[in-house]
Amino acid sequence: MAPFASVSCDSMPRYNPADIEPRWQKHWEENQTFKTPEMPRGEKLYVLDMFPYPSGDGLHVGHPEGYTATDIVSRFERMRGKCVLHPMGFDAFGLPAEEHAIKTNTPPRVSTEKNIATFRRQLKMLGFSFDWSRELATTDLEYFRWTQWIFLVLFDTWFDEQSQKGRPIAELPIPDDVHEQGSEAVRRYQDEHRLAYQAEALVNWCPALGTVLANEEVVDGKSERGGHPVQRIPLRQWMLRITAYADRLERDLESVDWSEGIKLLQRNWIGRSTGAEVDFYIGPKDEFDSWEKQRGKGELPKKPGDDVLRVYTTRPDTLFGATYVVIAPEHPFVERLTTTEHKPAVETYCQKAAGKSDLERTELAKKKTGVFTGSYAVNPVNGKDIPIWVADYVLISYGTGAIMAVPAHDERDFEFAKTFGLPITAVVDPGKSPDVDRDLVLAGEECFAGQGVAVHSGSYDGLTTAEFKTTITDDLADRGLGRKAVNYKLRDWLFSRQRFWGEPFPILHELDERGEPTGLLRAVDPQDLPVDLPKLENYKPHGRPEPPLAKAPEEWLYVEIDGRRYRRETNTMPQWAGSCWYYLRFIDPRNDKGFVDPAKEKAWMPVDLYVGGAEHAVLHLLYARFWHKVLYDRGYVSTPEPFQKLVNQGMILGEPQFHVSAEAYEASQAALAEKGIQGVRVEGDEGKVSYILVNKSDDAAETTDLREEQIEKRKGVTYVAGTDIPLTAKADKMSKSRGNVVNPDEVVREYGADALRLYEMFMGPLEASKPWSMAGVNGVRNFLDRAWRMIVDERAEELQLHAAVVDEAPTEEQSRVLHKTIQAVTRDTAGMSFNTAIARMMEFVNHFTREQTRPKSCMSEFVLLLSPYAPHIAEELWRVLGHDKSLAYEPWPQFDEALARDEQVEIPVQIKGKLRAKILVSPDLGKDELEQAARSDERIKELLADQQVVKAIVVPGRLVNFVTK
RNA sequence: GGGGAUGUGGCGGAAUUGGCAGACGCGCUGGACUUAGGAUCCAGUGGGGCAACCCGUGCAGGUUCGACUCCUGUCAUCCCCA
Repeated sequence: MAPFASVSCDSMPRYNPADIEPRWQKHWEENQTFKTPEMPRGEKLYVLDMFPYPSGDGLHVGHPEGYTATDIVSRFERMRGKCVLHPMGFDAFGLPAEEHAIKTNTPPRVSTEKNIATFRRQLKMLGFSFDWSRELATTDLEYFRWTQWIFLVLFDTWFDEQSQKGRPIAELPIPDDVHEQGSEAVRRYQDEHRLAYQAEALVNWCPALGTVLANEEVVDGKSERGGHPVQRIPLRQWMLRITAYADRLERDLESVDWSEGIKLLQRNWIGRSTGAEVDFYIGPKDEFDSWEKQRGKGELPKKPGDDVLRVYTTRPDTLFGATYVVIAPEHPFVERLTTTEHKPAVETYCQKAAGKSDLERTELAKKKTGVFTGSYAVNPVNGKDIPIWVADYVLISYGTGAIMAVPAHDERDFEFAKTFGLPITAVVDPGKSPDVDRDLVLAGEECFAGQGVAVHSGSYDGLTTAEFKTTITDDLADRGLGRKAVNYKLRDWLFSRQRFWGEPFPILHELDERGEPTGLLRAVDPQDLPVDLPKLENYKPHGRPEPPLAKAPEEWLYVEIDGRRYRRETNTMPQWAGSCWYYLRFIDPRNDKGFVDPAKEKAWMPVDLYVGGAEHAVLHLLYARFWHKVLYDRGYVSTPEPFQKLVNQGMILGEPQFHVSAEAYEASQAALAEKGIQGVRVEGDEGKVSYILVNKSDDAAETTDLREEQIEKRKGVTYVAGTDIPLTAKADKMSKSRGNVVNPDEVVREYGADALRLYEMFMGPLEASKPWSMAGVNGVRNFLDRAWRMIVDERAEELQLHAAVVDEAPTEEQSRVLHKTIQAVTRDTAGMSFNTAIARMMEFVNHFTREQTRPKSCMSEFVLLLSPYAPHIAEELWRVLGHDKSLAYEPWPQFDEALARDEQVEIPVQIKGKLRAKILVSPDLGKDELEQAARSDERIKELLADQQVVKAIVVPGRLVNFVTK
């Protein structure tokens, strides 16, 4: 470690973060203080933040919250001797850069790099102890080379159901009949089984904009920009077979240290349900008997034939109540099942359904729509003919895209049946319960979706729902009509985007002599990676539902290998791709032989602490875990799970602002305008409109919140001063429109980085969402000022120690305060209760600023405690205290429990649970002595004089409670 | 509609997990110093009452010697899903 000569020292005895902070940041950088060794020395700790998307707006105050938390943990654990890996990077592919490119016709790389530079500057300004030599961006050629490589691993892997494991495609058993058809058939068979495969999927195509939109760009069936109608059209897409891993993704949640809430969120997203697949016969009527006989001989066929409609149900026990069947508008059988008579209606209906999102279609509150196909299916349990309908509340992507409708016991089916006058047969008796009207249910006039006892179900009558389910599933399986099935809400991951600014797929499409695709695929040789993005003339959409890369120059688009022509895949990967494995690359960021060196991976993985926003609780974490498991199966990583402990930071809301209801605002707009007050319209959920009151200013974009003298309180209600306009104070999410965005640059300029860090940690628990308060920042800044003055003589000309700071041994009391502080700060920091740790340090400063002599040893220990939280001021004070190297690797202070012990403690004495006195006693007084001490207290003696003590509860060191009669 | 989280002074929040409710900070009140760089220092600050005391952790019950903490119901706010 370099001596302090490199740190310039001007004589400025006042606490001046603008001077101290950049100086120490430079020192750390020049001395590579936080550079992590390639391989851990001693016990390792991998502390990771969710890396940011570098938007054009720069850092938001929400970012430093999580980053400060991990920085505190990193600095703390370094001092406790751990070898800490704490990297940072940028998730830089994505839509905004591309939109900027379209608008200005500049390559996205240019704006992306500019944004990254801003983010990097802001992050460095906050003094985080990242190992910046490991910085990466997902858009770096040398990074996405390996993203493409991992895609090829997915492409080269199939999922073996038997062993529940991903295996090389070369090991996929090929059925004989496929073999006989030749090598092309084999290749197609393999392609069907890869974890990365192609399928027709619905995309949001907006003809008016001439582009395909992401789901988040579509609102209510219209484009977010411009409000143009959006159609859902099928397009060839890349899919990742995440459903194959659904079971393991769910099961392995047990092994990680995440909050139950997040685990539940993931479980719900995976949405595992168990039920049954059942075949409903739809073939010619006169062949039913022979069909049934045929089926009875064997198992349920793997793929349903043309003569049956296969449905998935979680309630096979209600099969006797199935009075009709519904198929999704996209179901392949729709056309075949529709009779001539119903054709026009069905066609119109299906077209309309294509314009709706899944959410609109399944919305419970919405009126159910549908059309009859004219065909019937046979209910396998009672042989009855039941009508087949097409309705958009059934989704093609869930289960088999067809359901048996049991209106008596499913809300949606019930509503549908009511609307279209279909029969309702109750088959579950809910029994006596205050919550349901049993008679109405049994009469088919009310829906009951719960469990009960079977009725009208032939020989199954009397079985409970659970018994019935297993019995009938077995019976159906015996008859070859059904089988037990597990279903997931989770669907295969639609992995391609019709965008420019993403990773190109390393895939080539084979062309025939005429230049038409043969449908056969070829992976780019790993030697030839990366496949870089081409240069485009312009980035504007070209008006076809094809990706922008389709208009790349020929030299890029077409490839010839061994005399065969190929066309490159023109879709790009979604933004999630790069964030799926960045934590692995941080371990070995400059490796050009592999995505990570196996020995380093083994040494550093798993991530011990992962901190980020709850908005990524589902998708990012699920996708990353999925990739990780594939890499694990293929032997490229050593742990089944990537993130051992996960903490979600809460959201930082804006300063509370005053809201007024829409009615009140409209009525008083003129009166408010006279006072220079205007309203900012904000729309809450369910369209609830309110207005935020702000002061107008000359610059229309700059408004200020109401000042204290502009409001008044009467009888607990807040009004605009001098009016009867009622106000409510509310803290909202920060947004430009609300004018409540806090800029970290300004906070650092006004209060310093240490104050910002400390404030964000002091606000409240990390996981809670909490409102910003500039007054609060000022409060912690005050604390830093006081800590400074406790050690530094502010009135001297030169930077020197305060006269009270002396080289003396601490008094018994000083020593006790110190050891108590070390104990509490250590415990709270380790437990990530940063707010209470800071409170304890404040108490320390409050105590020692009152002391006439402040032992240097106590001051030094305190500075070490403070250093993870406010590293710049701590380094500066450490130097003032006479130390000559950075405190970053000083051993963390130790406490002595005996020294932290109070000599006397105050014990509350209660009578019948009411506090009546307090007594001062030694903390290790035994039960009997404590009771005696309580009884001999004057006040207690008096109060107990005329009462009979029934029982005395004595908790040593805690309290005494006399129960009297 | 389902799931989850939260509800404590004027405000942000503490409370060793069933043991003195309100640590710490902001704000406010009073005082000291007569001071400009976020002034500093001291004292006070949940409500009521002169007092002894009484009331207080969204609301209503319950368990317990004792409940912010556990149980039942209920209301409100926020988040996620449909």
